[in-house]
Amino acid sequence: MSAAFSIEPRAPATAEEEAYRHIQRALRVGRYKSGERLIPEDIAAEIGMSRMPVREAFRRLASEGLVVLRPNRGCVVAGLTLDELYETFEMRSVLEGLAVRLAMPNLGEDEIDDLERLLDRMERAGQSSSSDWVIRHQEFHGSICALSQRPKLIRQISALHAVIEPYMRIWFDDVDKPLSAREEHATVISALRSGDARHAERVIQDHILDTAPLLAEFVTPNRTMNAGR
Amino acid sequence: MSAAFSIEPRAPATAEEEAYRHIQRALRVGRYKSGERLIPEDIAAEIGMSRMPVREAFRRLASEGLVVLRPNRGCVVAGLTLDELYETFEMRSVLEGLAVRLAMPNLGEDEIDDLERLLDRMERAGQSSSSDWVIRHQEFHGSICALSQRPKLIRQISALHAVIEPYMRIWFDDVDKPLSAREEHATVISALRSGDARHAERVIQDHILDTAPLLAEFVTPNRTMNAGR
DNA sequence: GATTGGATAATTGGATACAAAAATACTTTT
DNA sequence: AAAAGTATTTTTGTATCCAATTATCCAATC
Repeated sequence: MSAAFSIEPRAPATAEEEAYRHIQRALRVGRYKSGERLIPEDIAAEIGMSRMPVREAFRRLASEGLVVLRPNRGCVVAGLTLDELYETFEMRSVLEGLAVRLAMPNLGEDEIDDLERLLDRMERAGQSSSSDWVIRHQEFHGSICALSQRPKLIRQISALHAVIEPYMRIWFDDVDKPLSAREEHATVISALRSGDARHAERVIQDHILDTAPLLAEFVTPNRTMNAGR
Repeated sequence: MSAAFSIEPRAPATAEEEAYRHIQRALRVGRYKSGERLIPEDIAAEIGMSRMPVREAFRRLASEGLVVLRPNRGCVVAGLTLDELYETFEMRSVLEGLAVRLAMPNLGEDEIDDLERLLDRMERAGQSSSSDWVIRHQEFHGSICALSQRPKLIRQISALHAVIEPYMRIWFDDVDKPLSAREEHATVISALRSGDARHAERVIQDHILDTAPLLAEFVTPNRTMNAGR
């Protein structure tokens, strides 16, 4: 079973890498909340290293839009405005649309069966913990993207997922809706089964764009705290 | 006249920022060539600072795919394989397509006139230096994207342009073709004038995908030196 | 009572110093 | 003479230190 585009499994070779994963994971899980200030010394102490590798990790995270870095003002967890939330979903829609279109030639019966298994896992996970559901949901989308065999595209989509994941978690925590989610994603699978690449592209685009408004209420109304680097 | 998505004009507030711009510019201009090793101490000495801010700049550049950073092995200028070149253009096509579609409502007669002026400037620049043409070409595409008013999207497209810019330069150096280029881009403008957002989206997608094969011959055949971070 | 000014404390940015890893040159051995 | 192992040099990674910038606190003034 493919691991989709989750975090790479091999052990960190450097302290910077360790810091990067530590912070990324914390953001994923929602341990650091939007707008919160990240103090290098604290994080460094947490992992058992000095500030320097943590600082370097900040740069990478800032490039990916997960934190905001202002000169002499430190590092804060990036929050999305409403506009930015929609923008992120617009980008996801075309990029994942592309991924689906390119994945089509590599999509056989076996792959579709795998996706259906993932869908089941997603639903089961949704009954217990919202965290698990979000992870499985990522895995589902990631598995489709992985079939495109486009490393840069996959990486980019993964970065967008990382940005919206905290909001997905809050949304799912609010009320559980594994049933409607299942139907939504089942639609995607049957589009894949049709064999029509352009049609499947449109379907996943619509699926993604439909998701955005659901999360809208969990976002700072607008222009409160911008993330533009 | 809008400055498109060129480098932000304000002075660098930190040494890291200065190093980042210095290296980015050098890569743009082709002063550091693909596969070349970037020695932190040399660059630091060039700008007059220590290795540390340069290292941090490396992280950001690596996130954007401009350099490759391997643990204990230093920093080398990223080169695209043929697959990666096509992949980059595929991503550009959908992202710029999205930008054009979203720009449509903000596109009046004045904006189209501006674009036509940019097209003239591009052609004139093409007669003198290939460097200037590439810059103007960026400006043209950037101006369209800017009208979408989507900061993250614009930034992302800009990053993709930065990756392919060196190849554009080499290609244009090889033989001058400002004439065919003019026709290509004029087609885009008339699509914008049609007012049909989806049609304009398709036209720019096609325009971008048509460009990729032209640059193909200036790229390391394949799998020689990968850039996946 | 609110606001401005200044002193002090906390935090960030950058340079230097040190340790660890990799690359290189040099033997030594077969 | 080729290959392998070893020592030396170079380079990278991290920690510590110092300077510069920003935030906080308190008093003075309006």
